[in-house]
Amino acid sequence: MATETEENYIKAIYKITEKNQGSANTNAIAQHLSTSPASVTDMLKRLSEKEYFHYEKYKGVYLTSKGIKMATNLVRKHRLWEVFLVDKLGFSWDEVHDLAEQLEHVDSDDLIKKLDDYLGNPKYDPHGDPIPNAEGKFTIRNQVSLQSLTKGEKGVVVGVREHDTPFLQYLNQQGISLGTEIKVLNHIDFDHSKNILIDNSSEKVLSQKACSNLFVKKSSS
Amino acid sequence: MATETEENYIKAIYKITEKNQGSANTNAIAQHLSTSPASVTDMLKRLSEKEYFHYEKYKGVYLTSKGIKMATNLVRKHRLWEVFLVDKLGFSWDEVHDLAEQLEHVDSDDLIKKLDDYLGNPKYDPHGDPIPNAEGKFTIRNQVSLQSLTKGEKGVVVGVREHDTPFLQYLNQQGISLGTEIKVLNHIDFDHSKNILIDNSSEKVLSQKACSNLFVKKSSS
DNA sequence: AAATATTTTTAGATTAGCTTAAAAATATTA
DNA sequence: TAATATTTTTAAGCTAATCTAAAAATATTT
Repeated sequence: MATETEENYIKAIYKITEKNQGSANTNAIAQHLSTSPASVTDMLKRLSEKEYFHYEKYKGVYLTSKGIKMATNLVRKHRLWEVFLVDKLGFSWDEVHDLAEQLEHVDSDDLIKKLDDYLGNPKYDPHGDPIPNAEGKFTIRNQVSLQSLTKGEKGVVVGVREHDTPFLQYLNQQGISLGTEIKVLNHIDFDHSKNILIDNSSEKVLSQKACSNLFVKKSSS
Repeated sequence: MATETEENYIKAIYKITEKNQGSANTNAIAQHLSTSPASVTDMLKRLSEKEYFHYEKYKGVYLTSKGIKMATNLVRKHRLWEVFLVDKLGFSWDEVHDLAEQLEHVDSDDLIKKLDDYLGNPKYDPHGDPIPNAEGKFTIRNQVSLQSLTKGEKGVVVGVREHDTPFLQYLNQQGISLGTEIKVLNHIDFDHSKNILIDNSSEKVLSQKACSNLFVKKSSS
């Protein structure tokens, strides 16, 4: 069994390589884990012997299939716990990350299987992120950034790109959550903000940044 | 925040002092935690500075109120998670101990509060052990060992003294669980075993050892 | 290509928690 | 009480994970 620290390294490498065309460098890992680059080098040397990833000095690392399997399993556990916390315990979507970060390290395949069934085998977590299945496969979905919708077009919110707490809380305030229907009333060229209609009732203005962080499923307009 | 190891030491000391008139010695702690007496001495020296217990060389330790608070909170968390695993996820009472042992270290008062509410503020865990409230208070119950029932007397199973897996699985086989009604048909003097009637339907023989490990609430016979 | 900046690694130390072996203290028995 | 047994502590050392400071390698700029 891997230690919690080891699991966190693998997950960090996975997250970074997701964005970074397949490889993660020392500094990025250090930043992601709030530790020093020296510690990371140290850890990479020791961990690479366990075959979770390939490591070449000064060249960064990339995960092996063993490492990917471990990482997706952690993602799976994290997201299932998030569903539990929101759907069953009544937490809000902006409160669950740190808790899931702890819970994901609990080690029991049986537990995860039972939890998954109990939650109704959800395919997406409370932020709209896909939950990989036991084999590590993600369910892909038809989605676009809200930014790409033009005047008159409509969509249903299905996810958020970044899910830092302030952004989620801002969405709460605006009355936007998963399932919210958004119609683009107007696009302001000047600053790329948008005038939108939320659930056919209230008008709001969303900045370019907010729009680019919202994923929607286009619906017929 | 205390580390997981620290929490395990405090809990071990608590469990031992519960049986051992208020103090725990080095060997007992070592055995309880499957570690060496030398490690325990080492740890006691370091931990006693954090005021969880009083430690005097060669004299063993006893918990301070700060330590007792921490221990009962761990017991609370452990037992609430056990209720969750059995009531919600469908685990059997003989499968939940090790999992709860992991889950009890998850750190969040808010989580425990919400979990408690979600479970309906249970007062007892799946083994019939009382769940301390947030202030560390246990709900006491009228109970006696099955051993003390005499011929003709009846009782309802409300708990088990030891809950090692083999014993619980044995009870499963015998069709005995919390809530089972037991009537003593006969007491065999020779080996102190008992002839019992389970839920008014099936007759069984229970050894002295089994009887002494079962708690019942006496009912009118 | 040389100079500068950035990134990564090495070196040397620290802390928590553990180990074994030996020494010291306490408890038990003859 | 002396001898023996048990318990506890000390001593020395290990591993995982971290740190800072310095050195080495790589990347960027002039």
